[in-house]
Amino acid sequence: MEITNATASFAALSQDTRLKAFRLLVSHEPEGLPAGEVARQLSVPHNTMSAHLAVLSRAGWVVSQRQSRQIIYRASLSHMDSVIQFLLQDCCAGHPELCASLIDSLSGCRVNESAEQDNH
Amino acid sequence: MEITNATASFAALSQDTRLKAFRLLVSHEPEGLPAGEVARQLSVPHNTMSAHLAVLSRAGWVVSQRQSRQIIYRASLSHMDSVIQFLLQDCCAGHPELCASLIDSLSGCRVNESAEQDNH
DNA sequence: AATTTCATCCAAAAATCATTGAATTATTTC
DNA sequence: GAAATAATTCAATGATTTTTGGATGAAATT
Repeated sequence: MEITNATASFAALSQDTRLKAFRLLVSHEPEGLPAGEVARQLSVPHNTMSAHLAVLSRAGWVVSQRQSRQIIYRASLSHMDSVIQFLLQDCCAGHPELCASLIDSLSGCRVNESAEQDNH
Repeated sequence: MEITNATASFAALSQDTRLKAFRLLVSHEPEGLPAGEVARQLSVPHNTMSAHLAVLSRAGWVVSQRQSRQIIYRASLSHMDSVIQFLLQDCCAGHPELCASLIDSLSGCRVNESAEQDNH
């Protein structure tokens, strides 16, 4: 990821409604949500939400796909990966020892046996 | 980390000069750099840089400490950790299996034996 | 083909942010 | 204590972003 994409990515999440929308979409992975549903759940007018989703999309945080009359938005976890990599890269490159504890703390979320149990 | 701090954090890195300044400071951990030196290295007027450093500081990305006439700025790696945790948390909470590959790819930077060798 | 539904695009007003000359504060040196 | 150095604060201007009413587009239904 280049610095221009990075600033655009951070700009996209620097607005309350957009950050909430992205998080909502992350929590609805991998099915996604139609634009109108995102607007409804966040109590934002359709056209306002549409503009925000366009910003998120241009930055790469979300992808969309028309499904009949609706446009389904999904969070792009691979973009999230790229942005985090970008943040870590200088740290890793110069001083991996400084980065180690940081990366260790991220490993807290791991797929473990109990994660298989769903309440259905 | 709360959502208000998160938007402020992303806003802080959403500007070219500030993102460059932060990265410069990361690459100068743990010694840090005086404000004027950051301005000089990025070819930005002192007062402009000062305003940007204030934004980074308010958001938590950097910390400062006066040292005689200079004010030394340092990147806050723990803040970086918090922000990354914030991004990952929804992903981890709901669908750890989706997060797994993402976290694996982040583990690329690890302290290994060859990292000990410095060229001095 | 007219109507309904879901969504985006357009354009203009309001709000926020970036930049920088000049003034100010803090510290050291002579 | 005056001069020099490092940095911040102030204030004003210019630029960008956010918001939303209304128009338009795309697909389904009748």
